[in-house]
Amino acid sequence: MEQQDHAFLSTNTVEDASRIFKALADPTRIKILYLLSQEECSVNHITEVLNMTQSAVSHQLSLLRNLRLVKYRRDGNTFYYTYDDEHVITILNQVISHIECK
Amino acid sequence: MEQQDHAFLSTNTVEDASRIFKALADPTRIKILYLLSQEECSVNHITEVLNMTQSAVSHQLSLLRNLRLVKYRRDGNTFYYTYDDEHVITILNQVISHIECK
DNA sequence: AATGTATATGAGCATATGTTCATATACATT
DNA sequence: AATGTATATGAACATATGCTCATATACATT
Repeated sequence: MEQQDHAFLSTNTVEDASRIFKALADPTRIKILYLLSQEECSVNHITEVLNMTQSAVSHQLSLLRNLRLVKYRRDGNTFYYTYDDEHVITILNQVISHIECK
Repeated sequence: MEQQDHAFLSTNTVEDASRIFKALADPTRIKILYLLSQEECSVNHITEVLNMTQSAVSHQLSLLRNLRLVKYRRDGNTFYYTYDDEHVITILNQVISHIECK
């Protein structure tokens, strides 16, 4: 095929895809999203389960929030997070299944 | 759920998943893999279609080779690359479809 | 009002990443 | 053998990333 004959991806599409994969590329964020795929979690709960500092978890949640991959509700001082992008959770689970069945 | 009640991902699983998503997280590699999902390509062809330097393309192919996501055959001076992980191509196409149908 | 609790956020730092530039390698052609 | 062509690779550099530390914010409790 010549350059002009290609079914090109638009720059926007490539960048959007890159953003999604970047979000899933970090072990901490994989663990957070996997947790949230199972249940709604408070920040504190995530911090304890992943055995990380509150700050590190909070920074990652902030990033996932900006990408609209998670959302939260507030109850007093506690913030409960849930996932907010079904498709991204599906992709994550597909890759995990693929890896585990090898 | 308490910490001990969780269906945990093993460290290896998380790291393997992270590696796959990292591979897909860069716009250049997305474009290369998308090209290869359509046809076998020489390095030179990829370089021209993506309008990048030969060195940059070659470095990215090296990375994809190390992850066994692509393979190549040699014909004289020309190296023809093809993808080598059907599942990763499927994931890439799913994400692209998801983005484009929004 | 003062203190405590849960979370968010900014700065700083070490490491990872992607490109360029220069050069090496391997085969083809003359 | 000498030159040309296609690709690979190492070093260097700028930028991105993920964490820690310190601190801010907002609500709860006393």
